[in-house]
Amino acid sequence: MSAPRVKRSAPSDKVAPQRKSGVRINRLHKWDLDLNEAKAVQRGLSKLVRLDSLGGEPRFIAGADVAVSPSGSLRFARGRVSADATPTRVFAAVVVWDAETRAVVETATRIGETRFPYIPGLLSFREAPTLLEAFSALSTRPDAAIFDGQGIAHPRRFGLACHVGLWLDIPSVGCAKSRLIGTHADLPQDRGAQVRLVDDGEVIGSVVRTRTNVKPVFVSPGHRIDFASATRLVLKCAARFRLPEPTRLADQLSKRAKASGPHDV
DNA sequence: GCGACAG
DNA sequence: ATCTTGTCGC
Repeated sequence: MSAPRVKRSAPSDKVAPQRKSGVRINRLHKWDLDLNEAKAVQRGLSKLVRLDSLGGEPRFIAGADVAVSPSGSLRFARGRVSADATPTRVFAAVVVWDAETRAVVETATRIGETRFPYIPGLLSFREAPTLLEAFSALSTRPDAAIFDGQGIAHPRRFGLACHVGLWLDIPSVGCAKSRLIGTHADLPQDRGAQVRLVDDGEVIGSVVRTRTNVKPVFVSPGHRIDFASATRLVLKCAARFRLPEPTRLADQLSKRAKASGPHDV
């Protein structure tokens, strides 16, 4: 009857597209799209974003950031994006940080290239591909990830943090250094102060002061996390500097990768 | 038509 | 984002 339980080899902790919390991405859309196709993809995938409350405190936090080589000129032609003639180098870095010991657990960098220009609102189509490759290089699966960009605080409620978070089906948070959309009230100068970021009558994130007398950051849920948890996580990781430790370290790593070796692609 | 506009 | 030196402030 009960056949000896074949001890299922622990599924590699490799970070790869998952299918949890009922979210499923049956077909991975391509990244080489034109302006309207990209927006359509965002509108469609935004419906899969879930602002669940994560169970328990995340311990291993991944920080992700990208450094790019100077991009050429972008141009549009009949609604299509005619990217630079010469692809832009993309140096993606991911740093897994242990919130308990406050130490780096693992890092991964990946060099790629893109012809998709930077267009406000379509950042993920330029950075996500290489970023996903970096995540795939990790041997451990982070409990959550913080991105250097917006989550749902986006025109179509689908910023970089949502895109990558949904793709990897991992709790994700968007922590941008500046505003993309939305309005908010002034906030106190004290660390920890926060006000809601609103767009079209709905709350899309929060403006958070991580350091006294320092410009605030824009926090918004990416996927599988609620507003309160997102803000809490950012404040927890950003106790010393303006940016959360994971993304701050990823920022340094990506820039080092760019400076030390624009080698293989 | 004129601004605004993550990185 | 990237190009860049020194400099004012906590």
